Amino acid sequence: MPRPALLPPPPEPAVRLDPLPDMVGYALRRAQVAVFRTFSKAFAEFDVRPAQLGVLTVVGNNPGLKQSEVAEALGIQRANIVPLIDGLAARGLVERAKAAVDRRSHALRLTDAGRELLGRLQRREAEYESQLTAAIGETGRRRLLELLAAITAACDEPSEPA
Amino acid sequence: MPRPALLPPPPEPAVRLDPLPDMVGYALRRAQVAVFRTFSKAFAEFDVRPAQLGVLTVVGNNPGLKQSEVAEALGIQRANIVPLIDGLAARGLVERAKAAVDRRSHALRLTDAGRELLGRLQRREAEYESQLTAAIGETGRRRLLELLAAITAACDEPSEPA
DNA sequence: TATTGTTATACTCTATAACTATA
DNA sequence: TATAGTTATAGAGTATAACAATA
Repeated sequence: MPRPALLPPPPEPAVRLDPLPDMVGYALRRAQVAVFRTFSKAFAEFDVRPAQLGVLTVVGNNPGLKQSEVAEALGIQRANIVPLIDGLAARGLVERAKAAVDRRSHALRLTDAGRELLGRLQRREAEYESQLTAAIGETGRRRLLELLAAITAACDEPSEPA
Repeated sequence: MPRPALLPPPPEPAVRLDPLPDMVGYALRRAQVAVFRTFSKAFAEFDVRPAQLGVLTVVGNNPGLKQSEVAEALGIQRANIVPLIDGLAARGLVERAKAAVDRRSHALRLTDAGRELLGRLQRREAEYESQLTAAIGETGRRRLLELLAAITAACDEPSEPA
């Protein structure tokens, strides 16, 4: 302990991060990691990850959708949604309907168990959002959603400006 | 083409995503994926990923810092920063100083090449941010950074409210 | 020819445990 | 005993290529 006692709390040289905290990409990454961690805690009892909640939500809203349509709606590669749906199907939450007009595709539906779980997830989700609202206010939360949507749309444009 | 001509653009049944677009976690993920993709394009000529820019920035700002200090400042596990610095050192951008007071640790510094590259990266970075500003305005960008920082701080608190 | 689901593969990021050498 | 760097490993997300069945 090279510092004499009685001094105020250690000043901590403080690592200089500039200009990282002023970069949208950096701030987004830090926020996403933090939110995903708390999200995982909030949904730990359900053993459901964010991507799985996304699939359950879209299938619940749009029964009969094809896998590739669900993937596109969520911005996931159609190759990557296969193990995701495998997991949900193995847990009896989602069904790949056998018959279909186009026999290449799978019409997806929630099972009764899937619908029941989705209901509980959405209630928990509402609680989780209100916890975030406690941090930035409902006005701040709405504004954040707007700004994120605008950034996403700008980057996803065919001739993306960024 | 089962649809007669002359009709307005195809209505597209439109997949219902609600309430996903109103969830901060979902909006964050979509925004981060979109921003990282355009970021990668903007920095493609430098072959530098976001995490690498973070390390170069922190080492440039704080020469002599230990690996574990850089990792903590960036929110990276100290085990995961090893290959990151390996890569930067192999390219001659960062040096692990041989000698030190504590011979367990590595004092990190940028090489001349690293400093030169970091300068170019930061100029490109400023351009990139101004492209994002074109999408949401400078006021929107500042507000977005504030909101993201508030969310991050709230989630990272020991007794995180979310 | 094109599309759907699928498999295989690769790379990045994140996380944990355990080792080593120093302290 | 504690810490810094390291190694190994595992899991999730993302991405591309290619194949079989079907259209």
